[in-house]
Amino acid sequence: MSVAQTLDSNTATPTPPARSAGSGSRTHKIWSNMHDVCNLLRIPSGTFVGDDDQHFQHVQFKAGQRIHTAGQPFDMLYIVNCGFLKSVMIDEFGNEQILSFPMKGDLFGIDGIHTKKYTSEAVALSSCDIILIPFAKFAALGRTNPVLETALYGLMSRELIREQGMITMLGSLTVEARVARFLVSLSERFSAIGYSGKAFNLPMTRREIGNYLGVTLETASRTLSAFNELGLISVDQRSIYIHDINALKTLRRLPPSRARIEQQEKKAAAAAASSSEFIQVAPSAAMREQLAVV
Amino acid sequence: MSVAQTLDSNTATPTPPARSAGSGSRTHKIWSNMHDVCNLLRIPSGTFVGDDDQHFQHVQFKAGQRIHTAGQPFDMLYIVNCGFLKSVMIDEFGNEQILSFPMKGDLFGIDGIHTKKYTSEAVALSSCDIILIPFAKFAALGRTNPVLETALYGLMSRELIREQGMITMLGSLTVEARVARFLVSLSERFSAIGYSGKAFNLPMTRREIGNYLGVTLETASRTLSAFNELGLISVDQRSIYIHDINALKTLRRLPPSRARIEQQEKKAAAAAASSSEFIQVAPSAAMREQLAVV
DNA sequence: CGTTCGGTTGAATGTTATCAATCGCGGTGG
DNA sequence: CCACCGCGATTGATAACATTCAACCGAACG
Repeated sequence: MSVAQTLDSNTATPTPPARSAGSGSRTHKIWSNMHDVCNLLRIPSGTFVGDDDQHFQHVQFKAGQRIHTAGQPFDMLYIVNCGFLKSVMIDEFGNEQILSFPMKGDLFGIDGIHTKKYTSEAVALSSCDIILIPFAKFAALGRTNPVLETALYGLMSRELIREQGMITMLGSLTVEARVARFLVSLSERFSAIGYSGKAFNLPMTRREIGNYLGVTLETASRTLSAFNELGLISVDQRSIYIHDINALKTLRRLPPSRARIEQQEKKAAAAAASSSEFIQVAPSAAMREQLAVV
Repeated sequence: MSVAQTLDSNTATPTPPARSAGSGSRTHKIWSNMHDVCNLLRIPSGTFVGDDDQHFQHVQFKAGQRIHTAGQPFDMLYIVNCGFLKSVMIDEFGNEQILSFPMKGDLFGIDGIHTKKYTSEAVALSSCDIILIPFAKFAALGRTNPVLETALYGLMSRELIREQGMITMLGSLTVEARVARFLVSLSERFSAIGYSGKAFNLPMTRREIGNYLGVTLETASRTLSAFNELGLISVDQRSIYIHDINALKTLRRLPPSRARIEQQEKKAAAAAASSSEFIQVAPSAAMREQLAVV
């Protein structure tokens, strides 16, 4: 049930200066070429004519470190080679809003292009290996390489669509549906990068989940517990096991709380009646039928 | 108090086929050159070397007509020359979410770049004059013209940032703050395109406002009424007059409903005591002080 | 002149935030 | 080694809030 990712504690080094290229003790500094980068980004890569002498630097970050901060001059895009991060926007009132959780293969830093300053900050949630992509260099390559240019426009457009989906989620889905969708999305992304899509550890806290989904940490926690009760998932602290991903995909809202309470009372009564019997491990199909999928 | 924009009824011609270039009776078909386009988009325009033979076609739409629909093959970007529209995303459950209200100078259709199909649809809220920008042509021009290329990346990045702001708004602001921000944003955009920022008509219905802000139409209506009560704005149907834009800018939440009710009772009592007196036209400063700006 | 649509408002209901208490784990320091 | 934090997570009780259902009004349109 446990999973590949090992998370450093978030308590270490709250906010060290960013971009310290050769900082760590053993800096397994690596360089990636264009081919690696295209593979990571899932760009057709195709035939790069003689551009293979282009190299891009890797940098390591520990949990809690910032890759870039809001307002910092923009010159780089970043690609995650491994590890987990959060991208956070801070509005004029100081409200923090998590915009995404970049992981392997994800590009971030795009928001800096317009004003030449990053408008968000990126923070490592675990140990991370990040590839630096100087934007000017990348754009120049695109000018002579139509495939790359198209890919770059496509990546920006894709990010735009992702955010539109985020807006739609926040604007029109119930909390349950948002949490369900969040789990499905994580599952699919883990699968895509070679981890298990059924059993994984959450790289983020309940507070971060809640912030991302536009609710409080308590509501996020309760919703996960509710899914657990219904047998859709098993959750224990950070570890998740997904039992019924289809239910999560189609879930729109949980049965009204009154019905849920009655359901629980029934369960409690049944448990009391047969007190010496097995604990119900896998929840009944009947309970799952309670899901409204209107 | 009424304003320049005149709105056609939304009832006319629900969904006629899009892109009928020479449809209307008097087709005031115009062509724009690169210079006009750059002015509209607020691109430095600068010195376009001999590219001034590039021309872009205008098309007119009436209220209710679609400019493009979700799933339609992508080949164009669109720039609003005049009129008001809404951009709507429809998710897999059929939920509609309004993503933006494009108006003069705004670019839309960017979401089609990635998958070569539009993922959203754009609908005219009033009579509109739209400029067609073939994306391939624009990208090709960018390849030989660094200023234009930078501008195009910048526009996409700007749109990304706008949507991030939208996410932050939906995720972390109260309903009151969202409506306030919506009004401020409209005001600033109207000012930017030469209309009054204090007195204007809303181009959209309460339902559309509510949808955009992630609440029901009733809540949107009530919130506008509350602002009216507090004297921040005057609202009557579609017409808006902004009395205190600073209050709207800094507003985070209204006083708790109990305090508001007591306030109203006080007002009612005062009105009853001096029943034959003037109706209180401009609300008291005391009432406005009730705004929590923590 | 009736019908439809957009808008407003009230009352009841359901949902979420807030406040608070508890638990368990991992680290630190005595 | 163990006691003692501090933090993340869970859960309960209450208050605040938004939605829903419903009624009503007025303007636009056929």
